[in-house]
Amino acid sequence: MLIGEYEHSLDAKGRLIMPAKIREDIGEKFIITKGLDGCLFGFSQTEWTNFEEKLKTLPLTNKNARDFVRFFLSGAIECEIDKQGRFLIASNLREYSSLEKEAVIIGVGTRIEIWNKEKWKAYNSDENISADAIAENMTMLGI
Amino acid sequence: MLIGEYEHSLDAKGRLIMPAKIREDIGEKFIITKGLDGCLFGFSQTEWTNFEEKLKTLPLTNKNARDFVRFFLSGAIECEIDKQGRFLIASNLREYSSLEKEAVIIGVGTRIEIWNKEKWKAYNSDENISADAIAENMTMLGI
DNA sequence: ATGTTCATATTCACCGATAAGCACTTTGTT
DNA sequence: AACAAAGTGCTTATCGGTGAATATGAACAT
Repeated sequence: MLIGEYEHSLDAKGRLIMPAKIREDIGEKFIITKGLDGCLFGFSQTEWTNFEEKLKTLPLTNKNARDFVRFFLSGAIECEIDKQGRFLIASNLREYSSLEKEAVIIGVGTRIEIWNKEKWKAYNSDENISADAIAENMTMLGI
Repeated sequence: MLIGEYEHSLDAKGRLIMPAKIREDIGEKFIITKGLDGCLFGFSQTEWTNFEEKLKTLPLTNKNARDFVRFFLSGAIECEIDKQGRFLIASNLREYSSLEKEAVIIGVGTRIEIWNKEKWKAYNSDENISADAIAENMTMLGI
C-alpha cells in the first residue's frame, strides 16, 4: 500500500529521487503516465497491468471512453530507478505536469502521484478538501 | 478500547513518547494520518486495514472520491515505536498539526488523536463542547 | 521516610538518505 | 567532423533519522 507525502527536487537533468519508503513497494522498474488534476501517476508493474485491464473493459464505442484510454496509454513510459535511487522523468511528462524544480511525491494506495510543489499546495488549500466534505465522506463510509 | 488523555513533549527530532497505557492496544507499528480540527489520527493496524478496504472501493473517475482518498493516504505514514517507547512524527504531519513541543495524546475508542497542547485547550474551552451542548446532542442520539 | 522500579525527558553520537555539482557518454544535428 | 543537447554515473557535503546513555520524576513497597 503506497502512502505518505515526500518533498524532493529535480536535478538539472530532470531526475527525481524516489523516496526510500516507496522504493521497495513500487519496484525497480515502474510506469509513469499523465494523471488527473495536473499531476503524474506512477504504477508498480503489477498495478499497471491491473489498470490496463480496467481500461480494456471500457466500451470503445463510446468517444469518452476512447479519449480516456488514449490519454493514459499514450502518456505512459517505463522508468528505471538508478543505483542512487533516482529516475528520469521524460520531458513531455515534465512539461505536462509543470515539473521544474520542487516536486512532491504522494502515495495514494495503488499508485503514486508526482506534483509540482506549488500546484500541490494550491490543491490542498482549495475548498475541495474542506473539513466538512471530509467529515461527510467519513460518515458515508461508516468510519 | 483506547481511552485517556496524556501530555508529553516532542524531542528535538520530532519524536513523541507513546503513553505506556496505549502502547499495548495500538501495537508496535501503527498508522498516523491527518485528522480533523487540526489534530492527527492514529490507528492500530487492524483499524487501518478496515479503513483502507473502504477506500479501495471508491471510483477513480469521481473527483470527490479522489480528493478524499488523497487526503487520507497522502497524509498517512506507518510509525514504529522504538525500544524507548517513542515514535517519529513526519515533518509534514508536524506542520499540518502545528506540533512543536507540547503535545496531548487522547484515546477516542477506535483511534488516538494527537494535538498541539494549546489547540487542545482552545478546543476544550470552546462553547461547542460545553457540557450542555453535549447533553443536548446525546438526547438527539437517543442516549 | 527510604529505596526500588518503571516511565518519561533530554542529550549526544553515528549512520544513511538526499542534494548538488561535475564529468563522461550517447544521440542527433548541422 | 564538430557541436549541442540529453542521459548516465560518480563524488562530496549536509541533514534528518535512529539508537544509546544518562537524568529526572512518579509510583510503590518496605
